[in-house]
Amino acid sequence: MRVPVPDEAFTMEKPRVRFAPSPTGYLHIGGARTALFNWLWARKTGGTFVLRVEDTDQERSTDESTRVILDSMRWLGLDWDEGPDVGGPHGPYFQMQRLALYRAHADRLVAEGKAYRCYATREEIDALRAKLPEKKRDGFVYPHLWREKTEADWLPGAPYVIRFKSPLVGATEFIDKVFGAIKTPHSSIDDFVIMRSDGVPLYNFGAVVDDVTMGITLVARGSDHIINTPKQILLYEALGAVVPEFAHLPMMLTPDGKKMSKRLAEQQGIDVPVEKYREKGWAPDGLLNYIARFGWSAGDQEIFSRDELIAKFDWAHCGTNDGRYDKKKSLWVSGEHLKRLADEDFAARVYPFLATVGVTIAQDDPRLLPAARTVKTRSARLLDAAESMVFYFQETIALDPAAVEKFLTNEARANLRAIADVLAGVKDFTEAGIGVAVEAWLVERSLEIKVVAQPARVALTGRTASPGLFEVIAVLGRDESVRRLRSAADA
RNA sequence: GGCCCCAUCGUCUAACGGUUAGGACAUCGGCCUCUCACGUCGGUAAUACGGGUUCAAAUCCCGUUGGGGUCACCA
Repeated sequence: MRVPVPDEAFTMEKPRVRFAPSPTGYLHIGGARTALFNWLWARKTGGTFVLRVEDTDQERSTDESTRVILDSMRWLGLDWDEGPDVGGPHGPYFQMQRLALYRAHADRLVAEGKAYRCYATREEIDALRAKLPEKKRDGFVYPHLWREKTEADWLPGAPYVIRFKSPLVGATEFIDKVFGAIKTPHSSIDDFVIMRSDGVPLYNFGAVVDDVTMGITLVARGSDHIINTPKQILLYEALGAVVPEFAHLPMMLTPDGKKMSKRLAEQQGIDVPVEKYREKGWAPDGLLNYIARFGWSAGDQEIFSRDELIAKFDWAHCGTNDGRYDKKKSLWVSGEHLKRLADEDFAARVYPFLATVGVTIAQDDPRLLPAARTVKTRSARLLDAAESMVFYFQETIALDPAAVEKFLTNEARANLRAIADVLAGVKDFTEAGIGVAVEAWLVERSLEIKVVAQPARVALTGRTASPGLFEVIAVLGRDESVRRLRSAADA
């Protein structure tokens, strides 16, 4: 019997969570998931979602990348309460604008004997490592060259890094909100560098100083950061700060179970940059649904609106095992979201994609809504929907040669002319009215719709798969339908 | 290799010591049907292995195996 616990979301202090991408490319689908879980928690609890740009890797960081990532975040609707553009009381929100802060904290740690200057050069350390027998090189750790030195030993003017003086014995344990207790022996934590010789902090230090000064109460991120957590806890303690809560999320892997690098994933037909999903016509809520449901569940429910996600999200139902991206399921989820859209909304969303498949019509073209309606339940993504719609708007449709060969026989062509004549005389030119008239003609000729449907479909759409025949005719209109039928018959 | 983590259908997951191990995607078959979809009905399909603990183990413990993460003056 489960002991009822008060809903944590409503009994705790308002949490402050954050998403801290480094601007070295695009928004990774896995990063989007991390951002989503943080955002959901903030929105559910009335807490604060902070966006911070970790741009300390000057080699790879670009403004363009920052722009792309922010764009993707906005497209997903993951709005931030503090961060770039919106500002906030704990800014700046770009790490490269906070250098003095890291410097001050690092110097303080040195002054307190909790960190130290290390003048050993990289070459010097590499040489030491190279001297080791092959087998021991993997486990090589910094050999404490400068750990016990004092200010008197400093080399004025020479470059140095600042290393953290990690405890030699004991262990650090923390209770992860997803994984539970995780314990790491200090023997596996070396005197890691916290400040580079150029005065720029390294990830573990910059993140901790920022999380402390930004008042972050819960750090949720991918499980690849579990390994960093003990180091960071040591840093919080050295800084005299309150250690936040941690929640790690299992990894999203490729279909064959590998780390989702862009190259590897794309080989398996999986898109990694969020912008690709936008380009292919995912509804943002559909993508959010798929990645939320990945590693998290709420009973048997599969489809969630954004508001349901916010209402139902919790850490207790986050799983612990890494998962593999399932493209077919992701497409199904996407389709389910499109299916639930009102026809007008769906049509408006498809519209921009028509241009990308070469259809230029006005946004208020009267054919748009009825045409969109016919493909709504047949499309996984908006781009797919647009592709299924092109034949409606083409002056001259391209007839699939194989389809012509198979279906446009002489007998079929005669039928097409006859159907064209029937259509020319239909009074009630609606899907139902057209159906009645054509059925009557079929009865009169003792024909089955089976034998005339495919030829007519090819004539009207150019292809062998399309929405229902009478729907298509109704959308095309009398004149265009008759024209296409006769044109195909005479071709 | 060291350290950390993980292990239920092909895939995402439910299960809080007692269930005929449930759902979804995929797959297979039926229905619907002018094609493709949608919809609908049904089937196949899982507790990695070995030891404990317990009246009872997918569930707790140990080990094995397998997988992932991580070992930078990247993040």
